[in-house]
Amino acid sequence: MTKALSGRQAQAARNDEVILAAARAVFIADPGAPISAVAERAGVGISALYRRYASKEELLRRLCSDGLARYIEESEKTLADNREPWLAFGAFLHSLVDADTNSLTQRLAGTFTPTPDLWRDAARAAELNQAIYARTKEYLRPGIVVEDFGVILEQITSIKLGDEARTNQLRHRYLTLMLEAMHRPGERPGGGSELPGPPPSSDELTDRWRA
Amino acid sequence: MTKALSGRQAQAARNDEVILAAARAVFIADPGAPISAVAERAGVGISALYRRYASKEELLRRLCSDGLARYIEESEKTLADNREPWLAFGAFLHSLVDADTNSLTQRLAGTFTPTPDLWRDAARAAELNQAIYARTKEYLRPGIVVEDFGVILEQITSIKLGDEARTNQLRHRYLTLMLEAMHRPGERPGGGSELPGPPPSSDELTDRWRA
DNA sequence: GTTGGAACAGAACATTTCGTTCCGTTTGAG
DNA sequence: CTCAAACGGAACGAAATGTTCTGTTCCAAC
Repeated sequence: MTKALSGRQAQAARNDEVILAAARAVFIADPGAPISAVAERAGVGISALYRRYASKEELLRRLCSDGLARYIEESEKTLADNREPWLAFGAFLHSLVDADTNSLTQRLAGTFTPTPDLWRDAARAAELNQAIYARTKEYLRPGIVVEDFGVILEQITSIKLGDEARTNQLRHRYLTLMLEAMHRPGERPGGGSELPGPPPSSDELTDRWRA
Repeated sequence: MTKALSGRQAQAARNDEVILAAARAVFIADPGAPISAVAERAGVGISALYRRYASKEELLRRLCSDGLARYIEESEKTLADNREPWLAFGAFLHSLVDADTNSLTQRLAGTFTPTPDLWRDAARAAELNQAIYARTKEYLRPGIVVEDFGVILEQITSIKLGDEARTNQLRHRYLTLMLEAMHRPGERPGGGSELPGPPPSSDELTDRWRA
């Protein structure tokens, strides 16, 4: 289909990626989708899936792991970004919306049992997140905590309207709004009222990986 | 159990409300929940459900209808609110978060076929929504359209963390943030950057009632 | 006290969904 | 030509779930 890497092994190599891409698309659209939907979308039979992954769980773990890796990658890229911190922070969140890492990590959590590797990656991600928070803190509105990031991203990525492109567009729209709300207000008088209730805690967030 | 309205008919009358309350709680927590979960939560048998509703769909329609009614009620209350429009608007959205009307209307849509009555109520709700928008427009940040309300509420109510009380608390937290972002910025220099992409349209929203 | 029927609990049933296995076929390398 | 990797998709079995059905309870009218 794509190129002339002749041979059955070439097709297999191509299928590796085709299947992963299909799985990403399908499970992002519907985390509870059946595995047959992945095969259909990839244009392969079911056995092509089971040749690569021993079970549905294993496929989901792979997707989650890839998502986490992507998240970590974007985080490191952000920490290496020498532009103004607030600008870099905004670009960071927008890139996470584009990559839709939340749908691959948080939303898939609970549908499978995490491996130690996953826990390690998650810890690493939290670490980087904290570093970004520390660097951005002085620009953030007082009262915003690092745990807010995840919850806000989750809200944003809960939006689903129209096709994929339109959904993405709208997510950026509301992220833009949210980013302004997260920014430390200037000396304007009315801005920055007290946020009600305690902020989300780290424990509350990680608890969902067990449910 | 509760009071001394003796007789089997009294129990039946009480069950009417118990069942509805249970159904609300169950389907808000999980729109795809089995009907047996409702019976369990209500502490009744399954036949107590089927005595009142001919099918699961009918129960869902009832919940949706009640949710819409509640939405309309809050809208009218808001239009009759003589306080400063922005204050009334904020109270409006907060009350909708408390009532969780979105989970009963939007999120249940698509799981059943709407009746003409439902369409009428939905049209009425949209009308009132428009009236509230008109009254609040001058306080809103330019670029915000009436269709934003629904999408924003949907984001907010997508939050689910901890028990019901905690979830509600966090929803109000992020609604507070969002409300500030929706407010027309003062004369501050940096505020109010352009929102990317076209806003959600009315058609996009109603299309989901058919899917 | 008797009894008819409304109301109910929950087992039983039929259907659907879905993960997984299995069998027969294709295909390309040696 | 041959063999096995790779594959397509039907088949299978388990689980979930909407609905129906059976037997039981309990109030109210006579």
